[in-house]
Amino acid sequence: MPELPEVETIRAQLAPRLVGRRVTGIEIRDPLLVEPADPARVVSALQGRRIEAVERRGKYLLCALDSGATLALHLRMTGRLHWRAGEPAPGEERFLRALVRLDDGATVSFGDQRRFGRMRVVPAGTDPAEYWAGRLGIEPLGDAFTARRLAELMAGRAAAIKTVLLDQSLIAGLGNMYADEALFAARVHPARPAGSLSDAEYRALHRAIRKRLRVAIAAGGASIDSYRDGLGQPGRMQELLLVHRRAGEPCPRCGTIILKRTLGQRATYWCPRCQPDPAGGPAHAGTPEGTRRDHEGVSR
DNA sequence: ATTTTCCCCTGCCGGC
DNA sequence: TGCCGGCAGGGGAAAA
Repeated sequence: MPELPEVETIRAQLAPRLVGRRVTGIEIRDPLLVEPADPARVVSALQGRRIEAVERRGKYLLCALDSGATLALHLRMTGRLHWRAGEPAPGEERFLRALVRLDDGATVSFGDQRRFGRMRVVPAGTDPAEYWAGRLGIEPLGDAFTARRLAELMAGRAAAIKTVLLDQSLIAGLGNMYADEALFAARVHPARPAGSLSDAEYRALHRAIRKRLRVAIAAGGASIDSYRDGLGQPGRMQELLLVHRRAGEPCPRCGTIILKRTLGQRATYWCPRCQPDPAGGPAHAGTPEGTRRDHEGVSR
């Protein structure tokens, strides 16, 4: 699923191809895609406009227009953006929701199998991310995100650290996959109360978050399910994942079998030896209950 | 104020 | 072969 590294990969590919181009046409094929539900408004806001910048905030992609307005997109679960030098071949895009045409003959398609993705036009003079999301947290790769800041954000929270890492109003851009990866790299059990880590653990987690995100960006994102980059190509990060979607496989660090459980409505993967649960009972292999159905370790 | 639960969507996959 | 339940998870709203 597109998280920060996947959106950043797409942004980096689209920016040089879109900036300076003018929109010559836009087709909204799925009214559900636009918010508020008024496709005509999106069309009129885009038609004839020149794209001045393509940026990212959290998991949002932001296209600044010469009108001062911004086209904001969120891919959610299965959204894809695909730039092509020309028109997509008939039938090439199976779940096409929208198509944008540019003045150099290129097109950008928005495909989305599950129709959770959204786009909206943010009026001039408004912070696009704030306008849409209400409040977005700190950029985990920005300079302002320090270990101390992370500790402050987590302070006093009793909810599981994994769940809190997914809260976009605190840190913007982490999703289920990279939360698992960062916690493993930092050797922190995902169910630990968010405010209960030691200073050393917050430092390790801070480092791990940035490291895993950077590795993922360098690898062009993770094509676990339907993710493709801005040119339709799969990423390589799925091969570099440490624990996520690897239940039943050996831990890359110690060889212990990786476990899976549901935490906060989300599948969660961890190594019971590298990430011991201080509060929770037997973190050893052979835990009597709750692990019986955790044997689907088929990925790749 | 924080935390938890439910819901939105649809393709895919394993089981029967 | 085909139907069916379960699963995937970002995010927002509602409930606790």
